[in-house]
This record gives sequence, structure tokens and C-alpha cells, in this order.
Amino acid sequence: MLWPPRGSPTQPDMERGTGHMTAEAKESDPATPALTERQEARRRRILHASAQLASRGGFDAVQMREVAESSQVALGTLYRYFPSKVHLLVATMQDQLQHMHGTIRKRPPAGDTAADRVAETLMRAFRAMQREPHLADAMVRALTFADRSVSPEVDTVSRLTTAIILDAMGLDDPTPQQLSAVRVIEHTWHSALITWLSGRASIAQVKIDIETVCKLIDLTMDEEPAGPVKAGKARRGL
Amino acid sequence: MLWPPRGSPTQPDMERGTGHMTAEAKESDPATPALTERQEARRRRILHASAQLASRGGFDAVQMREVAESSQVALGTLYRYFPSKVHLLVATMQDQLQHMHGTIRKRPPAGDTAADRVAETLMRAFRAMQREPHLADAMVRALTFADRSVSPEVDTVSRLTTAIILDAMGLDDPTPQQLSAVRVIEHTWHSALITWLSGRASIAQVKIDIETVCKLIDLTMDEEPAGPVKAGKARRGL
DNA sequence: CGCTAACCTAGAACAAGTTTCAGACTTGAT
DNA sequence: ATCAAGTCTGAAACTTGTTCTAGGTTAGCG
Repeated sequence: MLWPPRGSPTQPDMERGTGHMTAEAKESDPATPALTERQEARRRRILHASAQLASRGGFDAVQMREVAESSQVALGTLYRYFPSKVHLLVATMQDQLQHMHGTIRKRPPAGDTAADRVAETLMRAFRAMQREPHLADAMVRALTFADRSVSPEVDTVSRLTTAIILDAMGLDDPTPQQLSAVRVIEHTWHSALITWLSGRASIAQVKIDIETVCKLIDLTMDEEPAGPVKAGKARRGL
Repeated sequence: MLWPPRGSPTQPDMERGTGHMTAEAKESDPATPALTERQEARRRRILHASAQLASRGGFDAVQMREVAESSQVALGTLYRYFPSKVHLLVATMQDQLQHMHGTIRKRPPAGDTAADRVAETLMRAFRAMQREPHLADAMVRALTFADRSVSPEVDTVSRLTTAIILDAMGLDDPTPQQLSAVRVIEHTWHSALITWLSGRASIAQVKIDIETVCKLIDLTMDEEPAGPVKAGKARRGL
């Protein structure tokens, strides 16, 4: 079986919280049933086709029949791999984010303060989005449109984003306040991206807002000196 | 004719910015062609049906055929009043927001600092959402899913939200930094709401994040004393 | 009153996401 | 090699947002 039950009724209102985990999470996942080589190849073809179509016309251009055709897979198979268009696009975003995380790791941001580095990282990501606005549109719209049935996948994206931001901050043991600040930054990032993509905010405005929200980091870096180390500007390096 | 051209190609990338305007904007709009009484009644019936259906199953439960039937209007007419499901739901949100703005005005938040008052206001709004989570889901999902063709309407919602927040801050002549902070708060508000609605964050987490982002207000209230008055409160740890 | 333009209605038609099904193909274990 | 279970395929069907059409209704105006 490729997919577990699928569609668990997470009705009884939640009490969860994006688990932390700066590290990787690759194939060891017990929920991922280990694909054969051909299956892995199919999956890749599908994701590739999805990104390709999204890069042209955005969300609307990603039509399931076309994705199936492009990736040489029957429609039913496509749906076996990704139970809905939103699942597919969120997975596409996972894919792209992973790629971006790698890229950023290779050349980390160089600002003096944590806030600077986070803002720089986000703006770098933002420039990547500018290069493929349609793709960005498709992915982000899917992400925010996702309902409960996609929660696990969205959560994975969220964890990836958190990891990227924490990397930029140079923290691996954040306080609750810092986690909250990071979540707020993520919120701002997604929402600002959307307002830009739908033409309601300029790039300059997005930049300003990102810088604004990053000030929250400085706030949380001051409180709780947390020991003899790290009093001043907040650690650089990584 | 009820609707102007509809579907203006706002292609050439933007340079706009949510105009300010704390005041109201009612019927004088030259773009709104003044409905007859029966038309106004139809419009109300539609919005009512929309909210009603949304209150049960959320976004998916708002089916255009059902809305049409519920409001005793032909499908084609429904589409004449609201050119898409997203338009309809965004208009529904406008409606609800207007209502909420009135409610809040009647009993304004009582906190000492601007940040307190904004956080209180948002939490009050949040509790309203909790009372009708499905409705909230439908409206917010529509709002973030909206593409360029809905920009004007989404912008109206954004202005309303901004007005509510500025009211809570007790400002009517905000600085650019303050406007940026308000935008960041709006971003956080929408996005946090979504994570709660899709079961990925607890109410407690949303509360914390709102309080976190509201600290930005204190920051911007410090800079630019803006006159002899109001230097006091603002900053304090948490 | 009677005309005309704009509006409304019922219903068919179309588009794209999703589901379903019968039959062919793979895979893993015996 | 063979069998059973699980996958994949191609095609049709179903659902819901959206558009289109033909004819009846309304509102303002001469």
C-alpha cells in the first residue's frame, strides 16, 4: 500500500504545535512506505511536471490531467501519489524549499545581528520567488488554501521554513519566545508574499515589512541572557 | 449595467499600497452603480445565504447553486452580483468585518498601552471567529486564495482591518513605520487564523503569537515621539 | 400607454478536480 | 516458475464552479 488510511478525522480540536527539529528527516519516516526505484522515478517526474506547469501559468495552469500526461502516468496513479492538487503543490513546495535550504547553507547570510541575517535570508528567498512568480503563486496559494486533510504536509513545510530561519539566527536551542517570533516571521512571510503576488503590495513594501518583523528577533535575543555567553550583538557564525 | 468592465488586466507589475482611510466609505463610490431596492434586497439575501451556508460546512459548503437557491435568485444572477465564489466570500467577509467594527466601536478595548489594546481587539475578534469557525474558515480561505481579479475587494477588507487596528491604537496619523507594523500585524492575524483553523496551532499559540507581534507597536511608538504628549507607557518587558 | 435597454430566470453546456472500474503489469514470496 | 497482492493504465463518470442562451420581467422615459 502506498498510502496509509489517508484522511484521518482530526476533528477533536487540536492542541498541537509544530514540533521543532532543525535536523533532517529523510527516509526513516515510518509513515513513508519506501518506494521502489520506478516509483521514486514516477514521483520525481510528477513533481517535475508540476513545477514546470506551475512556472507557466501558476495555480490554474497546474491541471491534474496535464500533470498526469506530462509525467507519463495515469490520472489515477497521480491521485494515488498525491491525493489532491493541493497535496501535489504543497509537496512541490517542500521540494523547492529543500533545494533552497541547501543553497542557503552553501552560502549563509553574513549580517551582524540575527535580525539582519534572517531578513537577508528571507529577501534572498524572495528574490528566488521573483524569478518564478508563477511557481511561487501556485505553491503559496496551495499552502494557504490547504485544509485539514493536508495538515501533515503543510506542517512539514512549516518545519522546513522554521529550520531555515533558525539557521539564519544561528540558534539551535530557541526559547519559547523566540519560537513565537519565528512563527510570526513565517506568518508575515507567507502573507506578505501573497499580497505581493496578487499585486496588492510592492516589492519595496514587502522588504520593509520583513525588516519590520525581524526586529522582533532583536527583542527576544535581549531578554534571557541565558548564560555568560552571548550578551552583545547576538552570535554570528554558523 | 450592474458591473463595470470587470476583469481589468492589472498586468504591469504593481506599485500600489493599500491606501489609508480610517473613515467610512459608503454609497458615494462612483464604481458602485446604485442598486434599486429589490436589487439591494437580493444582494442582502445572497450574502445572508452565503454566511449561512458557510457557517455549516465552511468553504466547501458554500456551493454556488445552493447559494442561488437559498437566496431565491437564478444562478446567472448570482454571478452577476458576485463574479466568482471567492468574490462572494470576500464580500461576505467585508460584511462581517463591518459589523464587527461597529461592535468594537461600541465597546472599545481598555488596555493601557496601544499594544495591549490591539492585542485585546484581535483576541476579541478571534473569539468571534471561534464562535463560527466554519464561517471563519470560508472567509479567510477565500481571502488568501483570492487572485488578482479580486484585488479591489481584498483591498477593501484590508483597509477595514487596518482601520480597526488603528482605532485600537488610538492613532489617526500613523507614521510609515507604524503602518508597516500594522501590516505585519494583519499578516500575522490572517496567517495565524489559518493555522488555527486548519488545526496546526492551538488557541494558546495564536494568543501568544498575537501578543508577540503586538510588541512591534511599542517599538514604533517609541521612535518619533511625535510631540510632547504620549511618551510614557509603551515599553515594558513581558 | 407603450417602447427599449437592462435585468432576471430556468436550464443546458462546459471545464477541471476527483472517483471509479475493469483489465494488464510488477513484485515478492513460496 | 508461479501465484497472490498490490500497482498501474485508460477511460468513463461524477461534482461543482463558471459560462451561455432564449425568453420573460422591470424600470425609466417619451
